[in-house]
Amino acid sequence: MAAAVPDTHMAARLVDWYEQNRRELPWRQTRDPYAIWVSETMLQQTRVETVIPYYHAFLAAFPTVRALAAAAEDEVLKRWQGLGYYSRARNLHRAAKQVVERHHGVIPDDEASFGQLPGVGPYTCGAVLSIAFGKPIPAVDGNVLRVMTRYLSLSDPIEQPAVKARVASAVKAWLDAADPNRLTQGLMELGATVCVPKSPRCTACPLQPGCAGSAAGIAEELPVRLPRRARKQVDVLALWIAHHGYVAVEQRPREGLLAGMWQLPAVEVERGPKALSDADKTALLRDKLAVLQPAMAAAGDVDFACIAQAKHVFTHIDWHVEVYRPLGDSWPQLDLSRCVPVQALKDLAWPRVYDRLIAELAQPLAVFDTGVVK
DNA sequence: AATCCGGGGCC
DNA sequence: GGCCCAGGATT
Repeated sequence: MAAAVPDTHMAARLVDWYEQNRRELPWRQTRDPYAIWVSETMLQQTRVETVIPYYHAFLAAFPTVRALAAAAEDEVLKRWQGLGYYSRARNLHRAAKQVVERHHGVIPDDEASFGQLPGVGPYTCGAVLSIAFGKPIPAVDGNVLRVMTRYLSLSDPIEQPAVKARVASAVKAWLDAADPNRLTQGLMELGATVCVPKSPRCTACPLQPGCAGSAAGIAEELPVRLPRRARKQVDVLALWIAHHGYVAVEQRPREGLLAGMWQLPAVEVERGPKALSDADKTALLRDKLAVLQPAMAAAGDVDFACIAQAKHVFTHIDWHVEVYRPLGDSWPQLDLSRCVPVQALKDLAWPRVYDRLIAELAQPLAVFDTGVVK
C-alpha cells in the first residue's frame, strides 16, 4: 500500500513545523545523553510541567552518570520523592552503575547495549538514541501513538502490539528521511500541543494534508483504548507513635508498591464485602504494635484514637488511610532503633500521602507526644 | 495479553 | 469520577 504523500515530504513538513513551534524545554538545551536519558525517564507517564523542577534538582545533585552511580539509593529515591513510579529511580540508579562498570562510564549509543539497561524500554531507547545520538530509532510514546493512529486512521486498540508495530514502522520511514533528533521531538511536540486528545487543532497541523483520520472525520475518536478495570479498595491503618521527640517509622519492602519508600508503621487490608469494625481495627493495630514495640504491647491491652485520615488514589488501588495514636501516657520503653527524631523525618523518602500526613501530625507534635503532654 | 507500578491536572 | 500523561517490568 503506497503512501498518499511521500515520506520525505511529510517528514520535512514536520521538522519545519517543529523548528517554528518548539517550546524551549530544559532538556532541549543540551545534547548530553545522560541529561536526556534522565529527562526521558522522568517523563514516562508524567507531564512536562511536573518534571521540570525535578529535572533541575536531580541533575544538580547527580550531574553525571558517574555521580549517579556513586550515590546511595536512598539519596536517589529522595530526589524522586513525589514524582511517582519509584522503580524508575531504582532502575536508573542500577543502570548508571552498569554504564560505569560495563561501558567505562560512557552511555552506549547502540540499540542493543542501551536498550538492555534496566528501565530502558523501546520508547526510552528510541528517544535517547534519536535525540541525543541522531540515530533513526523510533520512539513511540502516547503522543506518537495518538498522532500516528490518526494519521494512518488505525481503529484497533493501541494496546495491541500490531498497532504499535505499524506505528513504529511508519515513524521509521520518516526517520530515514529527516533529522532524527528533530523528527522525534517534532512528533511528540505535535501530539502535546496540536494533535491533542480532545479538540485537536487539525487546521494548524503540518501533517493535515496526509492525515487519513482527519480526512475521514474520525481524528478525535482516535486512538481507541481498551477499557480499564475498577480499582481495588484497601484500608491502611497506620500508627503515630511519638515519644520525647522521636517518631516510629518503617521502610517498605524492596519490591512492590512504593518499594523502598518510608512510611508510618502500618497494616494494609484489602476491603471485603463488609467494612472493618472498630474491634477489627483495634486487633490489627495491637498485632502491629506487638511486632513493632513489644515493650509497649506487653504493658497491657492498648486502645487507639484516630487522629488523621486521608484517601489516596493510585492507578489501580484506592487507599483509605487512617492514622491511630496509642492511648496512654507512660510507656515502659520505646525501641528507638525503629524511630527517628522528628527533625530527621524530612530526610527520608516518603510517598505523597504519608508526606502530607506527617506534615499535619509533626507540626503540633507536643499534643501527641506521650512523653510531653498528659 | 493483562496486571502492576504514582501522582496530578483537567473535564 | 474518569481520562490522560515523553512507559517498563513481570506474569
